[in-house]
Amino acid sequence: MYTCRHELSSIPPFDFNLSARSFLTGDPQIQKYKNGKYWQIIRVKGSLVHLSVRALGTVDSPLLLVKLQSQEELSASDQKVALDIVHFIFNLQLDLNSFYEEVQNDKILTKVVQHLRGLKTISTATPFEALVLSIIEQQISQNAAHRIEQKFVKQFGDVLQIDGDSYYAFPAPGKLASARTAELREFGLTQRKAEYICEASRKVADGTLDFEKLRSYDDVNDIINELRKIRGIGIWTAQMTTVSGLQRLDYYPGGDLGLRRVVSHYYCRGRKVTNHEVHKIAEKWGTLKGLAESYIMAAEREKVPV
DNA sequence: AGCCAGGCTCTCG
DNA sequence: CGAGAGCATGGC
Repeated sequence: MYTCRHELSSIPPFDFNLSARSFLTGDPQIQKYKNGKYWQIIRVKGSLVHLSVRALGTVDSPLLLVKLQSQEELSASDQKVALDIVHFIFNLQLDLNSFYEEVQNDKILTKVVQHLRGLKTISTATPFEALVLSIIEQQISQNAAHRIEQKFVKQFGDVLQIDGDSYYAFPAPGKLASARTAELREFGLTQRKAEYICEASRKVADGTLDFEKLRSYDDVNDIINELRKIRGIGIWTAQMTTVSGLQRLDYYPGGDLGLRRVVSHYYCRGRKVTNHEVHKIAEKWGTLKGLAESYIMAAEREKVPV
């Protein structure tokens, strides 16, 4: 077992604990934030690495302590790859200040960002992971989805033993591409969702769906439209994948029941709103509407008063 | 108990 | 075409 430690800085402001808190319900063998520490398994050039992160600095002078543990010693370039993944997961290069300035003509969002100053979006380590999770999360409640995801990752993901404990990495595309839909259904997926996941995994495994290509697109709508060509991926799933897998925060929110509920709470005193109304309201959210969406959603979770 | 939950496709009319 | 059934699970 090899261990190494690094320090990483972030563009301020960044509140690590506030940002990582969304993983409260995580499975400790897969991905978890607890008592100021976040951990998960990542893949670095085919080998599994246990990653744990905690905050050392302050919101205005953020510093992360990153610990990497693996079976084989990591070369300097492997360590660099691992740190790049940490950088990506926590969106360390995101400059929130320009976002905060942009939302100033929306009174409600202005109040929300004051409460949640330093909140950054947390991403999956890979876009593939975001895609598969979004499919699983379609329509059902978060709790139901998390239960299915946990059983799913433990069945298909690779395992790494650390100090006698087992940890699971998210399954590789090839693994899911060769799985039978019947195997996926055992974990509570519908027949349809099992098919979507197998088919999409095959496209990723054989290169038909190339996330690196999508990453290079200037217009986020091109990414979303490309994803929507895949069976099982509608507007919601494409947006979820884009925001949490590719960290594109500049799309126009729409089609999300959860967002409608929270917007109705914060903007309309609980009166139900349509997607069209959400669109009208989101016009004042500046260019990073996906980020604004995650702030509004987090406001409910963090109980920011109306 | 039964209905809904951060959808999507397919099938009818 | 547009509306609506069907899906699987957990929580209330």
